[in-house]
Amino acid sequence: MTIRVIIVDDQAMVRAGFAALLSAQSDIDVVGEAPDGRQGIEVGRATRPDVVLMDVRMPEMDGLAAARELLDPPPGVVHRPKVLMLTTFDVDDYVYEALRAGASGFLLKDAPPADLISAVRVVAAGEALLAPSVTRRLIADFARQRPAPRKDPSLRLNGLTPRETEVLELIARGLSNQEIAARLVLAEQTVKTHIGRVLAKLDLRDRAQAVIFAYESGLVSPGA
Amino acid sequence: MTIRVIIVDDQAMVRAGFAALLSAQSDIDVVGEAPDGRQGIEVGRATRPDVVLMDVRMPEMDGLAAARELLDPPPGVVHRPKVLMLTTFDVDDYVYEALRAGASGFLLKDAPPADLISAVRVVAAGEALLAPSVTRRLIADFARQRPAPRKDPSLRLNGLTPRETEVLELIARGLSNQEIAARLVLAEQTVKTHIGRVLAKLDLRDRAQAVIFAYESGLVSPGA
DNA sequence: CGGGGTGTCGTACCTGGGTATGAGGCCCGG
DNA sequence: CCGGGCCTCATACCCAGGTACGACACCCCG
Repeated sequence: MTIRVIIVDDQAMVRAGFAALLSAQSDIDVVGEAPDGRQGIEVGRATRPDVVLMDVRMPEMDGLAAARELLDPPPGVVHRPKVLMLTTFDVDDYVYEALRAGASGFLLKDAPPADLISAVRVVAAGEALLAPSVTRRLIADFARQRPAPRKDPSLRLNGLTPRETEVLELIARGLSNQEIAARLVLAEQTVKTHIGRVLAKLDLRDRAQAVIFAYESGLVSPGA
Repeated sequence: MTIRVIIVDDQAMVRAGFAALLSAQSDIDVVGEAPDGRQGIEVGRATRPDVVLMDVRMPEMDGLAAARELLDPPPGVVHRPKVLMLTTFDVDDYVYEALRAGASGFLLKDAPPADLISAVRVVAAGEALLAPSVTRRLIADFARQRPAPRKDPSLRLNGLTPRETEVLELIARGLSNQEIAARLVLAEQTVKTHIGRVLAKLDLRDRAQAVIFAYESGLVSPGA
């Protein structure tokens, strides 16, 4: 199975270069090109590539918007290519936007040609790949935001019994004591007892603070 | 400047293989080896390498603990090598632990030899590099946790007046009505009025649900 | 100028939620 | 078999928080 690729970049020379480079590979076919995001989407819909090489900065419609459109297509469109973002300059803030949108990778154009080729293969295989500098930033970001599942709360979470944890989670879902009791088939007073212990153990004042704790400790997460 | 590397792995053959591979590079010197984490730390302190290749699973002291020790040394030890984690099997949960601890990379041992070599160079340069499957997971994780500031609630948030939003945020920080009143220099009753309106507008029952809304809408975020 | 939105506060009421104390049953490990 | 942790529930008390109704002062816009 050859890998079907399209190249979206506003510079014709860049497109030609990449196309030549990739076409030379026996397992890669360049099946289309486009000079801006809008046309990139059209070509993407028409040729149904496995991988889209997408420049970030482009006239008409930037790579980010185009990537979003391809990765989260309107109803009726079933094709969902992998998107590999490319940028000339060092990592701009678009990186995070692109990754959020579901891009499979992010490379600098000054990377060795071999990297681009292997990146296409990696992405086509469903894996992901980033430029080293991007990787570093992502890791740093990752480590910064979760310096060990909150040493503070999370460790203290271990002090909770299973039942208490269960109750805490329901609190964090917005249930009243009555509803929790019903859900767990308990007397309301029992729920109160559990909550009392949770608040005491975690040094919290009320259920509102308990909700905060649940989110901060990762017991529950936004969007879950 | 040659890159000084040590190899920590419990399998002698693996060490020998990597050493041979890396030593063949003119810009890389293998200056030490160790069969377990404990000795790895000793060798690391003694030889002061630029990069430590560290197997994850090892007897005596696993790679994770050893990496942590090297990356966050006790007072008095100034040397801080880069750590590149290696694992035989597919990505275990240790990945996140390693990245949190400050590792610069994570590779599978079945990666092409060229990858290992370039990885060492990348890491030595202060950048980072991950196995594609790890990258994919990290990106997925990243995208999952910040799927672009919530559209739904966020829109409803627009129905709130500035003051109401302000009060909501303080609720989400765990403050009591009294504390909010003090903070905003208001009568407690005024705070209650605002809260009442917030709850009505957002169709919430109590401040606990308000906290949930604040997190889900992105008004406040974990770790912020 | 008149009205609507916002912000402020008062009085009054009621209940859900948190606290205190005690107690019975279950199960595990020493 | 006994002690301790966990889960369960009851009775009783108190108050922060939420609701209802009304009021006054701005400010801006039609």
